[in-house]
Amino acid sequence: MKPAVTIRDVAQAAGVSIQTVSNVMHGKPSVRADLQSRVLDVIEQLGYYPSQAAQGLRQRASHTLGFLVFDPSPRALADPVHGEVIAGMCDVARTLGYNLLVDTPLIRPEAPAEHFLRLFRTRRVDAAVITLSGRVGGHEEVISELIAAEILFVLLEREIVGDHVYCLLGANYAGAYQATQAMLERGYTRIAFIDSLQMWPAVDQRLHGYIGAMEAHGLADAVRVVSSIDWSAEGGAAAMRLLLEDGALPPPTAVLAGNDLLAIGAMHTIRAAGLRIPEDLAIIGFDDFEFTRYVEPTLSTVRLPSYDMGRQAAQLLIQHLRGEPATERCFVLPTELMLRRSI
Amino acid sequence: MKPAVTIRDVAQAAGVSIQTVSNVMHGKPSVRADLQSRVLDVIEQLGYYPSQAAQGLRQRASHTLGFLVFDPSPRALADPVHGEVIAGMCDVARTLGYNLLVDTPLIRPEAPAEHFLRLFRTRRVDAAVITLSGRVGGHEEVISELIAAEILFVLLEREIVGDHVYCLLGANYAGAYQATQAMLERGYTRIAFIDSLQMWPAVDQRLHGYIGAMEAHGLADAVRVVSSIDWSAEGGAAAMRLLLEDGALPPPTAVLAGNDLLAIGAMHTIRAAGLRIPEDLAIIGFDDFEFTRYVEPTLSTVRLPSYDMGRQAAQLLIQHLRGEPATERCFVLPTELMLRRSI
DNA sequence: ACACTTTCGTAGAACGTTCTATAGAACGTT
DNA sequence: AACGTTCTATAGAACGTTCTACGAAAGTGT
Repeated sequence: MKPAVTIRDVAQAAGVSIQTVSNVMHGKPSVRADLQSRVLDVIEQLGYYPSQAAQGLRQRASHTLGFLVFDPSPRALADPVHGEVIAGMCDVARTLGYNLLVDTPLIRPEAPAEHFLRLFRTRRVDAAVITLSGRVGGHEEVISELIAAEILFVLLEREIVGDHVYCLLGANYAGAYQATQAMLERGYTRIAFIDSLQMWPAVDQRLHGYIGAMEAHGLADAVRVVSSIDWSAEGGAAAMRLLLEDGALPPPTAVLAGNDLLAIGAMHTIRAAGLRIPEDLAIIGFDDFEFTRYVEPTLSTVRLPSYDMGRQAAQLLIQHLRGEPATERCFVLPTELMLRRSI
Repeated sequence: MKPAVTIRDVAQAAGVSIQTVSNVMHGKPSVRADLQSRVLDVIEQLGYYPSQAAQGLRQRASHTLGFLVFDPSPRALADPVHGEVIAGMCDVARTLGYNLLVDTPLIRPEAPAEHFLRLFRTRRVDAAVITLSGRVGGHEEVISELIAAEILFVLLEREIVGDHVYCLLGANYAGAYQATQAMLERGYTRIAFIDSLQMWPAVDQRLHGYIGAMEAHGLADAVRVVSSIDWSAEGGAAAMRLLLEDGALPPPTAVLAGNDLLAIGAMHTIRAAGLRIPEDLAIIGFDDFEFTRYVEPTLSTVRLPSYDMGRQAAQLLIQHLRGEPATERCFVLPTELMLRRSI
């Protein structure tokens, strides 16, 4: 790396003061046109780029957003949903002059949010999007630690209130309602829901959306919920077996699964039982994982607006940092029912 | 955000000089034990965190690595392979005291690498992993721009040489060789390869690995390659139709696909033709996309060590930054043949 | 012609850290 | 007692920018 060109070099070469160069860089109007173009020429010619560290030190801002996943497992960041959020944040951040830093924590049980807080305290990030993974507990402590630190952040898929906190939710209730309704409109009435015992607020909403739609159609008695032990395909397969082999009740004719993994597991069970999809048993998943487009039959699912969440989160944070906080603190983003062949 | 605690506050409260606090923070041995513990207590009590900007300014280093995807399309970062690399880099970076910044470029045709170079010039990143996407051209110019800038980076899946450049390659040749051999060992001899017209050096290696294995088994005459128009499942389906409907040659009994998307498309064609997998036609893909585990039958594939690539790349860069450059500049990481049900 | 604002530009301090140079002890050696 | 050597701690400069305060020039209204 060559020695860096500083603002001083530019000022000297252009025969103006340092401050004038700074003003030109920031597009301040108080610079005569001829000086401005002369300075710009010198900047271009010398290849001057302002030092991020010096700017950050002086302005007490790093112009960097964080995307932080509260999940210490090694591949946590590789989750496809996170990828979408990252992409959305990055796009918005770039156009608004911000950068994006991603991290997952090193968790000390007595201070779970410490690692994230350090990023704020050292001013590596000005604000962040934080998402809590289902794979690790201690969420309540983390949230209260973060709020107590008076830090600016967006929490995904969790409804909380706080002075410097926004929350962005997928329309899980409405999405499940819509999916259930789509099944009802096609004449299915014995519709079951596959839930998971691993708690996850967003999926709670899905369950209630399903129940709401059933009740709205006078089918409150037909509500049938079975829980998988976790979020895996195996769990979904086992849950589906429970539904098919229940001696007391006839098997459902349609299933709404809490997410796509549960759905794909259920599909295997359905096929193994010699039933056809969707003729004998229709199924809709949740999350729009990539594989839904490639399985046979293609899996209908409720798509969450992860990319848009990333975009909106970045926008909210940057606007807040610029002194224009939004009036709303909590936003619900619409889901999209992706109708494929499994219904 | 509360007013930040500075090193000065700590020094004053502990009754020592600023430099001594700095030495304690960096674990320098030249501090008496009693002073050290007193300073540490004050740091803990006051909640002191050193300013990243001030450190960066003084040390001329941001202690940040970049993961840069040369692909301006909005969802470029959401690619699952990128997610794995990010996760690997993040894990290593964190344990070595570095942070991870991700970005995709805003491309000006006359200076395609400009956006990335700015990240280095402004010292937002000290070094980066750069990966070129197949969806956009101009790679040669970008690479030469980056090298000319004397920047420290790791390039993924591209073999280049340069003073401050490392390259990390998946063992595409060996992986394809191994996959082909696995088919040959099971008695398949009429093995075809589905390539793509969209150039991609890594896949070129896969093609040659396939050819190499065929030749090594005296089957040079049986080599049969058909090219998809792109990397999509539709392209793979079309290519497979060409193989099945070729009047001059009998259809292959096994297929190695340049990647999993081509493979899944081919699988649809195979099934549509009334053939069974793997009884009538075996198939192996490349890349180990998530969906390979959920399609029917599960798709055997060659897994690239993306996560490990991320880890090793971060390690190489940080060691280089610390003044211990590796002797090798180019590393080939082993692939893993994931045998599932499609063979 | 006068004071009065507006426009344009400058010098110097400040941001919070680490690096350089140096000085006082403490220690063993001559 | 004088002399290097090592250990510990300090003061002050430096990193590259932006902010504050102010001065000079130029445009207004009486």
